[in-house]
Amino acid sequence: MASKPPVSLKDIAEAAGVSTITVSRALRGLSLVTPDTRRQITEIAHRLGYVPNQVASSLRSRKTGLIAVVMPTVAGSIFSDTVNSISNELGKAGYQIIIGESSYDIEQEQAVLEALVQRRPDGVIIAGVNHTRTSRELLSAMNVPVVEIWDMTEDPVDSLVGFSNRHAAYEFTLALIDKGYRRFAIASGPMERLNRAQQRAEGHGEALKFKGLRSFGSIVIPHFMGMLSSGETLLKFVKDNPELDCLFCTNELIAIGATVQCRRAGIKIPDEIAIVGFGDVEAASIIDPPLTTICIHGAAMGQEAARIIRDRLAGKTEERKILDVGFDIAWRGTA
Amino acid sequence: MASKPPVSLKDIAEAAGVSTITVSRALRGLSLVTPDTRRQITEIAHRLGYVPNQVASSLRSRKTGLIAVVMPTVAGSIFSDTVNSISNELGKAGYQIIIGESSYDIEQEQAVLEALVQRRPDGVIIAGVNHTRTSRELLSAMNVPVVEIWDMTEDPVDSLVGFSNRHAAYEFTLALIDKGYRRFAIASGPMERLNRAQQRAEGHGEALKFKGLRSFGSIVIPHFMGMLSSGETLLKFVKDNPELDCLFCTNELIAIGATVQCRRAGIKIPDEIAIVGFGDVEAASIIDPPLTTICIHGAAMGQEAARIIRDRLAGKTEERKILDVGFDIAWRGTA
DNA sequence: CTAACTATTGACATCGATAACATTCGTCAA
DNA sequence: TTGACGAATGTTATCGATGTCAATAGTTAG
Repeated sequence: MASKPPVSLKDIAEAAGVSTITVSRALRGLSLVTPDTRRQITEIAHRLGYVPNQVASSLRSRKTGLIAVVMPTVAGSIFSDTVNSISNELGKAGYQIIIGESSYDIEQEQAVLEALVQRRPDGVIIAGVNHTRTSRELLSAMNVPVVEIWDMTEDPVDSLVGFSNRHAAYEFTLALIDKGYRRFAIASGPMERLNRAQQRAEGHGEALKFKGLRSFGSIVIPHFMGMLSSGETLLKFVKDNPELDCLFCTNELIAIGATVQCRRAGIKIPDEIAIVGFGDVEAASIIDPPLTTICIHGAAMGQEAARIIRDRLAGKTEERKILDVGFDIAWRGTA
Repeated sequence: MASKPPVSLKDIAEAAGVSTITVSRALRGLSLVTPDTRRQITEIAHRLGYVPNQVASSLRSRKTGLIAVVMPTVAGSIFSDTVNSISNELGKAGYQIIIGESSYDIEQEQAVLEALVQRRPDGVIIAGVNHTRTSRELLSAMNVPVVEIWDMTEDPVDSLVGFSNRHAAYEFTLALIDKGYRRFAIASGPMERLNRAQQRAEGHGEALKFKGLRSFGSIVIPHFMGMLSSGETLLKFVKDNPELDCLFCTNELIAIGATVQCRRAGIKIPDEIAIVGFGDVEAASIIDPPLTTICIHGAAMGQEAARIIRDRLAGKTEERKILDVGFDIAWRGTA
């Protein structure tokens, strides 16, 4: 464990007989150095095994090359498309992402944000538009581009790339009514989870009301313990409420769980009961029957958000934007 | 966009009439300051909206609080358990992870590593034991704890938490033969993908040989384009080779795809053909029939790796370790 | 009463890079 | 010939914190 002292610009400068700033310029490719000098410096740097210290660079230049990404969770499949496309899009431009998990809780989100901010990210992408007052202040005070995603509002902190959860649920419900379904119950994941599930429920309710229908019940999975486990709860609910003809799930994973468990219990889907989800994760299309659901453009949101950040940091655009990526209905086998 | 200058320790020091170092100590909770002084400093810091600059702190203290995590991909479900458990376990100790994707390629891995190293992470967790020479040198030269995971070898760079892919495939194959299967074909994802798939194939082959059986064919999905798409290719393969009684997939996702597509095509599983996977992602248990597969302890590996890093950084242990987390066979519906 | 000690606080250097400004030198137009 | 100019390089200050060692004040023992 000899642990030789790390090589710095200074060491290279001494070896090359030039000043540190020349080395810095040479290695950054700043076209301010003679090709010959650069070649020599590069060679020495390589020989000494030089590894640039981005920490020092960040401190001085006030650019960390980090983008903070705050999502409710990255554990499941729901947000992973978004995170991946952010990472890919920003990676192209040389940025690294640092992820924080808000666990569907704005207090937790604030805590995460407070930790991330200390690393002085060059930009922030954050899920949702509902934050604590302190979080909003923090985001504004950072003086870096901020993009909220996965939701819609009139007054974002800065830019916004999302869709209206309420509107999607509303339209989806109307379409289901058009298809002939009348006796809906609504199933949700933990309701305290920000207010996206809440908005979906409201959109659903408004559509029912608009069509003069009443709800035939609702059930909440208070603690999400996996798809199959939630599915068992929902199977019981479905059995207990035989009058239902459609289970409207505001959460994709519980919809998948419900479908799998109902099918295993021998319930015919969609003849005995239709089940629909919200989100379209990959697993939705491999179950039997494949899930009819709202297709959220998670990857597109990530990509657009990343682009906005990238362009803002490159000085290309300075305007804040609001972008609605909409949604699609994926009609498959469960409704 | 007024962009006030950021608040630093100095500003607080001036406002409180003390030196910056005292502020630093107070805010770090170093028990070297009078409770009264601390209270006052904390109050002022809060009032000024002070946000500690971890970049500066990292530079001076040579501790970034970052752990680099290098995985083949984080896009799918395969490695996400591992990454999540790493993140959770390290999060408890106040560390943040920065992720790099090697895309199943050791040259790419090296490139990613070279980028990550510049951020001076306090530790590295990296999938696989096969790296370029330069990567290995880089890892050693960093003088931070390194844990390789998801594989097994005699001479890790530093510590290792994994399992033997070869051995798992070997044992699994033997167990399948015990169950009565005799006419195997092997299906793999892209083979250039490091050598884990290769090792699995070898373990499978050795078991066949040991039992005096021959292979009835093999197929490679050269470019993975999703579960269902791979499944179509495998369905065709299965139809073309009606003598097979078991399709041994070295990749979980293609096993799922094959199962789904075969079932949709009306092929009886496992009666007409058995299909097995390798990895046990969550989707494996929701398909019909649920997939019989090797259960890899991805979360356990992540957690153990994170613990090793954490303990090493806390000075608790200094020994390098090799830990084999083994594997389980999950007998479900497809074999 | 003084030495010895502990508890607090401070001064200064430093981590490794880069921004800002300065300098040198050769070239070329006036 | 001179001065303006641009290319290449250098000098110095600085980013914002913390490690190290020094200093001050208050307390206790002898």
